Amino acid sequence: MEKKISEEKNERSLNFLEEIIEKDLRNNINEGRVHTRFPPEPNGYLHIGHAKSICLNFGLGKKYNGKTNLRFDDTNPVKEDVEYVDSIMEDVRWLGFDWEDRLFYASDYFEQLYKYAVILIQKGKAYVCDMSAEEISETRGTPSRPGKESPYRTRSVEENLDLFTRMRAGEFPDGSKVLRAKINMASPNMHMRDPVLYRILHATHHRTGDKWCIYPMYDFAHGQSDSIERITHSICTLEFEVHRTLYDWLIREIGIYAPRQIEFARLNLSYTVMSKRKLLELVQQKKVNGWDDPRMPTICGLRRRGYTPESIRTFADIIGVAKRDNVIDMSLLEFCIREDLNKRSNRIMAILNPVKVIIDNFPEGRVEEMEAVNNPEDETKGKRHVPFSRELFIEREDFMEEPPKKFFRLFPGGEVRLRSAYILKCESVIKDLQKGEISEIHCTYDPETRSGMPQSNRKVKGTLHWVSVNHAVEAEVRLYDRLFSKENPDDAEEGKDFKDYLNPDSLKVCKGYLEPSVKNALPGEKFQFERLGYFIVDKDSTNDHLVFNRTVTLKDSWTRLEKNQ
RNA sequence: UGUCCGAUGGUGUAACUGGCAACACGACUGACUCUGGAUCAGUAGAGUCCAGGUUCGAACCCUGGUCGGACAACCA
Repeated sequence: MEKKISEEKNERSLNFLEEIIEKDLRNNINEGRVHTRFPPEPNGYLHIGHAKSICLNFGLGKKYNGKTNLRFDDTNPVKEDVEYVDSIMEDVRWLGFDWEDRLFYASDYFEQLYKYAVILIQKGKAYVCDMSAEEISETRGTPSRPGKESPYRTRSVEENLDLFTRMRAGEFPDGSKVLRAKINMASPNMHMRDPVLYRILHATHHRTGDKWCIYPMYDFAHGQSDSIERITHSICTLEFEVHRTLYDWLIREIGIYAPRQIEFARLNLSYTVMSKRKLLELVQQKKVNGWDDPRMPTICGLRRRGYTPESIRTFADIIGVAKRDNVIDMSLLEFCIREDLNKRSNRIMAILNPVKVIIDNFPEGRVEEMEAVNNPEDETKGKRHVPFSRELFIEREDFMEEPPKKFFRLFPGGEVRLRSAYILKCESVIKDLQKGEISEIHCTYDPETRSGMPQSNRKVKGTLHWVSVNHAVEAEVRLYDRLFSKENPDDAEEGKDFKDYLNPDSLKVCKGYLEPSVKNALPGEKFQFERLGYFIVDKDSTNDHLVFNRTVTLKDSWTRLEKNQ
């Protein structure tokens, strides 16, 4: 009994969407049905903000034993493309969600939508307007000043019907006429000031081809599409809150099923931008290398960066949902991927900034195979062999001639553990006077301290990773960091814009020396480079030119300590 | 000088719907460690935008402010 109580306490409390849904369920609003949808426009790539929405919609569907549709809101042929349709489906699937046989397109409903428009005209609730876009805009008024009624507002039902039919038939050029709802030009809600319902667009649609030359506006398609699909809960972002009045009006006037729209605050992430327009700008101006550049917050970018679907789902779960504006710390996303990869990725050793160590008392030409644990978090991942020889690379940062306090790494006279190998002592240093840097570190090793041997338990402060010089596999390593150096790049100073805050160090390419076990690693494979971070084999990688992307560094309490000193 | 929405540690989300503010990330200690990782233990940090009111009792309810956001595309 006590246990049950504590279990109940541990249960996560409901978010406001779940609360609304459960209330509707209790009141038997939709005969117990829960049906959601994810409705992207195929005009760009999905990003982490969409991932939040996808997880929300599909998650809710699953939680309440309901269904979730994938519907493309493809009402604007000039901006949309099958390229985006394909990438969106790939991304949703990759995230781990399944719309089963419920793949829909707003364009599937064009005929039905047209009939709805005719109903409105017949009821005297819509009219054909001949004003230009500029005139319509000028007469709309401002949020605090009412608009002016269109001179075409009083056309007869017959004339409107005739004109609308001819619009569809292609008798009029683009922009010459629109169909407008007849609501209220003085409404305090701008969206109720006779909004445009249909426009003439002689454009080829990616699905309907040239069948139509009039296309419904989003506002005339979205709500009705939800209605047609009998969506119970239309979950969308905050900016559509003001549109809800219009959707409700349309649905009431047409006389069809009314879904319930609920708005939530979109995701914002620190050190990046999330608007499609801005992401497109980065791509077009080649500030990044395409939509799937690993620095992009796009799903395909994150995938290429090495993020897992699980980590993104965890992230979506952990950030919660509410209606207030929010900026999530990038460090939370990083936490999610570290947590996931720590448990699942195998470890290897790689040196990214090498300095040579020569072990003077290790026989020349001798090679020992060291046994290394693949993943200390998961014994089932087994072990591998790593060749050890007289000449090794270690990281240049792991050696200091004059070490500060608490420096646990190598320094003259000091000892360190070489991971999965021997204890090493630094005897002397050879410097390249021209370059002013160390060229060789001469050491001795203690043969009794090989990992696993009785003497190997000797306490040494630090452990270094290493790679045998003669066995090292070279690779291109792309070190990624946050795309922007400003926490909120959108918040630009006078005369600047978000691009002025791009982090110049967001990508550094270096040559890495890796242990030979990764020689045949395939694109998509993930590893932890011990003490450095998590890395994924990039799609650019080939057999004779390995390429790795750094997903995220390991948590590093040393550089933090160093900074604070 | 419009309409709508929102306001809880640095960040995000909770608070069993009115019962002395919790969880996660982050930060900081320390233990442990053949990854300065992981793990474990712990600390600091908000008195809930402000002012009134209702109530035995308010983060939750009411009133009035303040601040922030959204809305004026033949975009979605």
